[in-house]
Amino acid sequence: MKSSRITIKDIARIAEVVPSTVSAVLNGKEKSARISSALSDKIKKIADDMGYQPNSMAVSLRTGKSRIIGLIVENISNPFFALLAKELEDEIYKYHYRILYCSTENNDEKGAGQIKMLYNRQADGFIIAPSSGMNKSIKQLMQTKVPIVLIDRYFPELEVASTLVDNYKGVELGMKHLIEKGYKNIGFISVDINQAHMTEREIAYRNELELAGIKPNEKFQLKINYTIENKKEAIKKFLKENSALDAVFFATNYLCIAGLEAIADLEIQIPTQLAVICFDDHDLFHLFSPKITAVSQPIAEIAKSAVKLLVNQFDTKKYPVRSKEQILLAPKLIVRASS
Amino acid sequence: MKSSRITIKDIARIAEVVPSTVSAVLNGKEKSARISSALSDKIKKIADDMGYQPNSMAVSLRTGKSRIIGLIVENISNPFFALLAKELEDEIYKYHYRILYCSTENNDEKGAGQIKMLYNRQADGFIIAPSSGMNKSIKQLMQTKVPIVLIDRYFPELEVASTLVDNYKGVELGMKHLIEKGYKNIGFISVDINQAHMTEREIAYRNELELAGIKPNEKFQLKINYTIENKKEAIKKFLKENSALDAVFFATNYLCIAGLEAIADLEIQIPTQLAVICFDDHDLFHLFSPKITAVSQPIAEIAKSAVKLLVNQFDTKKYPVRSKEQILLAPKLIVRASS
DNA sequence: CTGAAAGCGCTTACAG
DNA sequence: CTGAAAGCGCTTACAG
Repeated sequence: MKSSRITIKDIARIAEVVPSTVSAVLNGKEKSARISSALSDKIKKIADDMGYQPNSMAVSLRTGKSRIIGLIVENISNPFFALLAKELEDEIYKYHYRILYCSTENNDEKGAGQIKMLYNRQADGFIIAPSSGMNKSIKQLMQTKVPIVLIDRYFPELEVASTLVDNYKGVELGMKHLIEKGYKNIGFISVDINQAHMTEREIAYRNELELAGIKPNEKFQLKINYTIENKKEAIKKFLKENSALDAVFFATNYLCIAGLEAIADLEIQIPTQLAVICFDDHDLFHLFSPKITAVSQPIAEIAKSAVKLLVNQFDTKKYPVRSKEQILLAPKLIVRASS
Repeated sequence: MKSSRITIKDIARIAEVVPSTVSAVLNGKEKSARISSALSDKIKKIADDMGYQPNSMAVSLRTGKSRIIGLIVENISNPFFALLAKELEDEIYKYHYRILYCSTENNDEKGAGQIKMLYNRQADGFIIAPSSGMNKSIKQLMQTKVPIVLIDRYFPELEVASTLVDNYKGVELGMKHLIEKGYKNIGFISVDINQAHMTEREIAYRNELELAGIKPNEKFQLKINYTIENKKEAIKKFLKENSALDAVFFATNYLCIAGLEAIADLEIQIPTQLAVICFDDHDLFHLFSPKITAVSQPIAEIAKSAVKLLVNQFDTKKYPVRSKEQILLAPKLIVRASS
């Protein structure tokens, strides 16, 4: 790596050919450009010796492809998204793409700005876990024909590819488990948004209660706003007011974290005094909270199928053709021995 | 956002001016280009109405600046790096930069390739938590004069800016705590690499033992290779062979995770049968393992100071001037009530 | 087989 | 005050 960059012009000068010949050789087009293998080898050797590295910006400008994928998630530090980011990195690398990530923090305007930014940067594709109001900005983005895959969350009204975990099924598994175990007063703590992945979980909760012949009690449900500072206190208040609860279902992982803190503060014993189930959990939960039951999302599978859905759109001969395929992966119920 | 992109040419045509005028206006150079405010307003309005978005690739090619920062870490899904990634995202955004991340998995060649890739992509700066053998590729990178900041790990022989946590201090704090509490047979489990951040922790362990008048016992130290598949089994074996241990110090978080699994398997009680201290921990550890003592790294501060060291190098009038500044942050010992 | 030229979308001297 | 031109580093028709 030299201080001043080597360009194909430099190589061309030394090899005494014209830059386009260098370009053809370095792009493996010797055959179609019918360049002698002697010359081709000479050029390759010079490029190698000089430590030539192509300028991706120039390539992108010329070809219109950046080989960058925009990843937009709620928060990259959330273990679920962090694990997903790693799996996506590995998976997308196989296709020679790289990821530029953004955290929306569930802020629709922030997300819209990030879409715009990534589009300006000529992102070749988008993988988005959208916040609840991003349907508008995603709809706009769809008009550009750029490949998009939604993950984790989706909008039923948008015809766009998505990889989801069966949210309904996940809560159903968890609820059936609790009910089988004889729990009757089951609370449900979810995020206060009107977004399909969350409402599906809520509907499953209510349906499963009714299937078990238990009338849902409005008081046993708590919806917490993402932006609320002190989630722990909200949950503490809820638990105190509903001492009849014998089990609680957290619809997402960060609420469960806050909830476990609240439970610790209140010195409630898990699972003897209160059974706990958490959706959206991950390895660390399994390790550190052997007493809570988990609805686990198959993160590696999510990444694999999201990338597949994305590159399918690249491959299409009649590119760009929007894929509308939806992949629904099965969640897994993880019951620890002690619960 | 339209399907076909709007360029300054389009705007120029409609405004009946030449593209350079549009460029000047849109870059806030009306003053120096002495363009009438009437014309300037007209151009701005047209750009707005047409939804003009500049092509970052073209800007980058022309200006030589990509506004991309390359982030290279061991593993983006490691909670320490995931939290760092979020803090860096927020911090660097203030300067209108974006992050392209890469996980080395402690593989030097992989890391070298990632440096090369990011350099090709014209990254304006690098934030790197290097693996042990990356000193060569970083030395090469330094020759290009591109701003670099090392985080978490460094190479004493390289004159490059870095933000570190005082590793020695961290282990010292933990060891003094254990010794005060009366523990005598303290084990130390670290990563089998010859890298400053790790060796400093190890030296602190041995020094603190000696300071306390305890002769270090070679058998009480375990070094585990990063690539080893089954770290849990290695730790189980170590713990079984050293039943005399009354405390164990994990030099890094993923070893502690494996260790806690091993400890659970062996049905050893923390802290009554074995006290546990973990370096490099994070919020989740605090939450789920109230019984282990933590040496905690100030992640937000690390991000802030790394970004500061980086942008300082951008700001330099005599750019590029390599900063050699090293910031050493203090770790914190977190002792939970129950330990 | 090989080379000259155009152009991707910008910005930046420079000319008038 | 405003416009014409060059050029960032590539790739891609096209001409011979």
